[in-house]
Amino acid sequence: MWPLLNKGGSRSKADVGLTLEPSPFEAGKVELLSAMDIFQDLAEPEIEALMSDAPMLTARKGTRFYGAEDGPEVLFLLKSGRVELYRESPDGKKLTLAVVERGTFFGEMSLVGQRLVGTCAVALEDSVICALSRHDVQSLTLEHPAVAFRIIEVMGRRLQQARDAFQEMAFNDLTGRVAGLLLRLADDGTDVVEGYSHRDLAAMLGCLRESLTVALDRFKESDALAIGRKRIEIIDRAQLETVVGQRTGLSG
Amino acid sequence: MWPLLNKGGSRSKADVGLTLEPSPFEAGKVELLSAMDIFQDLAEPEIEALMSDAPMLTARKGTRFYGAEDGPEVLFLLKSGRVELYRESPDGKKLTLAVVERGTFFGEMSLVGQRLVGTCAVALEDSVICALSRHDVQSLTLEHPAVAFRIIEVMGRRLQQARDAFQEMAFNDLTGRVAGLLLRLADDGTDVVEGYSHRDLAAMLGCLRESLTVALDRFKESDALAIGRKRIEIIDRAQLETVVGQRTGLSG
DNA sequence: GCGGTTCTGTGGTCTTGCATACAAAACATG
DNA sequence: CATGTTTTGTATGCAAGACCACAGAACCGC
Repeated sequence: MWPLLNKGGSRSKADVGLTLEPSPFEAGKVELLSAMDIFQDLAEPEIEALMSDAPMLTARKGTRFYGAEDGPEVLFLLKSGRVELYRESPDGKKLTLAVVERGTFFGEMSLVGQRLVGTCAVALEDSVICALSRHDVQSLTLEHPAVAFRIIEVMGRRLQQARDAFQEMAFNDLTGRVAGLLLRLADDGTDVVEGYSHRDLAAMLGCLRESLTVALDRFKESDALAIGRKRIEIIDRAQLETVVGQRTGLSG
Repeated sequence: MWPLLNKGGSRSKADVGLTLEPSPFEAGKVELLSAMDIFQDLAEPEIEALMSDAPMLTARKGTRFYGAEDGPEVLFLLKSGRVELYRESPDGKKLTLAVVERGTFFGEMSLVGQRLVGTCAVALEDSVICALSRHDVQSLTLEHPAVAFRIIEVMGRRLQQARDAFQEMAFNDLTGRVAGLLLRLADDGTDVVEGYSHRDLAAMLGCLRESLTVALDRFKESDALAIGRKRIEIIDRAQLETVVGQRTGLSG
C-alpha cells in the first residue's frame, strides 16, 4: 500500500529520486506525526493506524534529496529538521521559494499531474521525512476529510505567500524588498535575523549578493540595522515598515 | 445553513463586500454547477441537494465585486463568465495575479484565517457566481472528501503557477517574460493572443506599458510576432521558446 | 461626422541593479 | 598556525527599464 521511493525505482537516471536513508528514529514516530499541522484533528491512535507502515527517512544536513529533473509525485511530511525549496536557472542562479519548518508538509505541487518544473529540496538541518505517493494522499484525504481541509488551509496560506512574493517583486525596488524580507524573517517577536548569509538572503529576493550587501549597508548608514556576520539586528523597525508600505501595500 | 453575504452583512463600510445582484439565471443552476472542476466526482442529484439553497449572483462586466479592504472570507465558484484577480499598489499600479475561467473556483486565500492583503476581483465578462463561506466550504469538504481532493489538486497547480511567475520575474528580463507570457496565453493550440491591450499584458508582467510595447516591437522586428490592435499573432514560436528557455529553465 | 476615450508608438533622461573584478575578514580544519 | 574556504565589503562600467511627455490611430457613443 505504500509504493514508495526509498529503493531505486524504475527511472533511468540513478540519481533521480531521493537521496534518503532509512531513519534510525522509528521510535518516536507517532509523536512526531501527531505534531503535524494537518493531523491536528486526529487522535494519536488514528494516526498510528494510518501511517503504521509509512517509512521514515532521513536527509542529512546539506543533502539535496529532491532534484530538478522531474522526480516522483510525492508529498513530503517534514517531521523534524528544516528544508529549503528552491529553483535554479540554467546559468546557475538560485531562487529560494520557501523554507519549510518541521511539522508541516511540502511538495504539494507534485500532486497535480503536471510537470514539476525543476523545484529542488535540500535539508538545511538533519531532517526526518515521510513521503506519500499521490495515491497515498488520495486515500488519506478521502478517508479523513478533516486532514484534507487542513491541507487546503495550509495551501491557501502558501498561495497567498507566493503571490505576496510576486507582488513585492513587481512593485518594490530592492530596498523595499530587503526591508520586507527582514520584517518577515523577524515577525516572531525577535529583532534579530540570524543564520542567513547575504548569499542566502539574496537567493530569497532573486538578486545579486553584492546588491543585497549594499542595500543592507544603506540601512546600516541610516541606523535601521546593525549588521554582523550572518546576523542582522533590526534597530528601527518603523523605518523598515515605512519603506515597504510605501509602494507595496502589503501590511506585514 | 448558507449564511451568505448577499445581503448587507454587519460591516461598517457599506461598500465592503460584494457588488453583486441576485442572478436571473436560477434556471440552469445545476447544469452550471456540474460543469465545475471540483464537482466532477459528484452526480448531478448530489450537487443539487448540496447547493440547493446556495444563492447565485451575477457580476456585470467591468464591476469590481471584491475589494482590497478585507472583505468576507468566501470561496467563489465561477459558473460562467471570466474574472480577473489583481492587486494594486498605493501609487496605483496594477498587477494581475490570475484570470480565472468558468468552471472553477477562486478566493481560496480568504479561507485561511489570514488577513487578505488587498486582492481585488473584477468581472471581465458578465459572470454568474456562487459564494460559499468558510464554514460552508468546511462542511462541503468534510461531507465530500472527493471534492476536497479536487480542490487540493487545483490549488497545487495554482501554487505551481504562482511560483513560476515569481521565478520568471527573478530570472528573466522583460524580453524573456514577454515571450513566456505569450506562450502561456497561446498554449491552447491557437497562435493568436487576442483581447488583451498592452496595458493588460503589462499588468500581468508587472512592467510599464511602454516597456511592453517596445519589447513586442523587438519581436516584430525579428519576425517572431505580428502585432495588431489587441491582437498578437505568434509567427515564430521557436524563437519565443528559445528566449524563455535561455534563463528561466521553465519548460512550458 | 464629431468629440471623447482608449490604444499604440516613440523619444529622452535618469536611476537601479547587474556583471565583473578584487580584497580583506572571519572561520574551519588539518 | 598555516592554509583553504566562506562571508562580507567596495568600486566601476553598463544596460534595462522606469518615468515623463507627447502624438497619431482606432474605436465608441451620440
